[in-house]
Amino acid sequence: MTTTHPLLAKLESLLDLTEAERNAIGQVRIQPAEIQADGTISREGDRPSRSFLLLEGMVSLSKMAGGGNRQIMMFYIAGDMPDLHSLHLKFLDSDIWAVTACRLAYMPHDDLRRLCYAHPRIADELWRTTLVDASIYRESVVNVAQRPALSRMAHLFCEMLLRSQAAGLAQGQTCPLPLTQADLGEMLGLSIVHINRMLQELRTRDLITFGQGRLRVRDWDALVELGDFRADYLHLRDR
Amino acid sequence: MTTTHPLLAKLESLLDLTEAERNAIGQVRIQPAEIQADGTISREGDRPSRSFLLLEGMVSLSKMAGGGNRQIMMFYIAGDMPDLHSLHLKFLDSDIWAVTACRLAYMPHDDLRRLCYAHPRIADELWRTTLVDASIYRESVVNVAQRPALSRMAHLFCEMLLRSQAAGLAQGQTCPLPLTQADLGEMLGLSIVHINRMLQELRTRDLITFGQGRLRVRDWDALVELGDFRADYLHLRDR
DNA sequence: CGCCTGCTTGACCTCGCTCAAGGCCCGTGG
DNA sequence: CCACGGGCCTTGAGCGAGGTCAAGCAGGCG
Repeated sequence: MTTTHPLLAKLESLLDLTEAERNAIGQVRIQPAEIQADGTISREGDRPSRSFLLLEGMVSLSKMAGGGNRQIMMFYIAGDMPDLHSLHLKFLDSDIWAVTACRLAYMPHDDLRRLCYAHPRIADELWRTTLVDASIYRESVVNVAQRPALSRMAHLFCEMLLRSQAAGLAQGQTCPLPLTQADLGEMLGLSIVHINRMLQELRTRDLITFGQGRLRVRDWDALVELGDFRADYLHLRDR
Repeated sequence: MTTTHPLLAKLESLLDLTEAERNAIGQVRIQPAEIQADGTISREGDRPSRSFLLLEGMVSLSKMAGGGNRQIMMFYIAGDMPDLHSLHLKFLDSDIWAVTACRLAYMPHDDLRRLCYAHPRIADELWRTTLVDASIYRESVVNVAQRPALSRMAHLFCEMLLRSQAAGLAQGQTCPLPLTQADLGEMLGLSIVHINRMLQELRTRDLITFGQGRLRVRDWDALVELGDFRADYLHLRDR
């Protein structure tokens, strides 16, 4: 890895930065951290004074529902900032934990705020990433409320592949997806048993292979069709 | 009604504004609009150049799913800015329409951006409202994915009452809720038939009355319990 | 070797859906 | 004035997607 400031690397991929902006980003202090698989990063009710950029690994954002069931709202991948919203919300309303071993780069809220105040284009870009997250949540509501299990799963796989590709983490139609069937169940609101059967269905239809921490999409068009997937909500082509 | 600038009224309720901030807000141009009940405000794919503050009425944000079913993601009430996210997302990923007759105050994106650049505290506050929306979407995922129909409905009613109270639209435990059973079904991902039966159940348990465009909560504690409702995700007490 | 985590399979059950019909209220036209 | 139509709400009957329970299997690790 290079020694580049991680936030600089991220923003540079989104924006043409001026020299002044680059310098200001360089001023943001970085506190590196490593978390092992299954480790807690923060909890509902926490009042963080910093946010982190995920450098490596997979992180998930979830809540406990009444019955003791966990609902996962999002899987975050390298390059994402899963708790950026804590910059303006005083406490967290969700749990954040490491699905796999992770490397994080924490950045103090004070520094981020200073950066935003001095460089509105950067503020807008960070704001925008939280808006894309919101859009993904909206689509999740549709996914879980409207689509049958098989379609729901297909939709998730489409999304994860596309986001991985956009983040430069995929190789062709293959991307890291280090999830257990239980994880998928908690994301999709389905029982493990049913996840298992739906996965088999996707496999026998020859749409995907999934296992050993990887997803390979064998028939993208069919998966898109089955998952009722339209990528616009990811706002990848916006700029 | 006074002749106060509507955005000023909104922000003043959230922030102690300086004179300079007040003046800057006053510079934001307002284009009033009236929409009749059931009217379309904007559509998925639109590229708005302005956002609006809802002055009166109820607006909903929804998407069409594959099967031709509509999924409503949020009901917005007076004081909300349902398409504020279009300030930074080039096109809309959802439909926005008027549930009831509405009065809107449109504000050009250019003006809003200028305001945000000059007054970062206001930018933060607007950013924050979009983050609260995102938090509500997250809770919606939990609601739809995890809770049984009756509980889901109870949760929605808790949320609508609390948000109405916070917006000053409620009288005691009563608030406007001008929804048909079909609307509720599209919000909760349930069939009309089932909505009807669940409503009856809530009524016979004496938890609520609902009809003529109003919701009255007769037993708040029981409704909260049934709906597995914890209000923290609304971030009302944050400040 | 034995345990634990994750995957798989079968049997049964239930929540919520669909289909179908009927009732109520209100606005419109004859 | 009444007839008709269209929203919206209500009720009953049957069905199916997905849940629960229970058991067994495979592989990695102490």
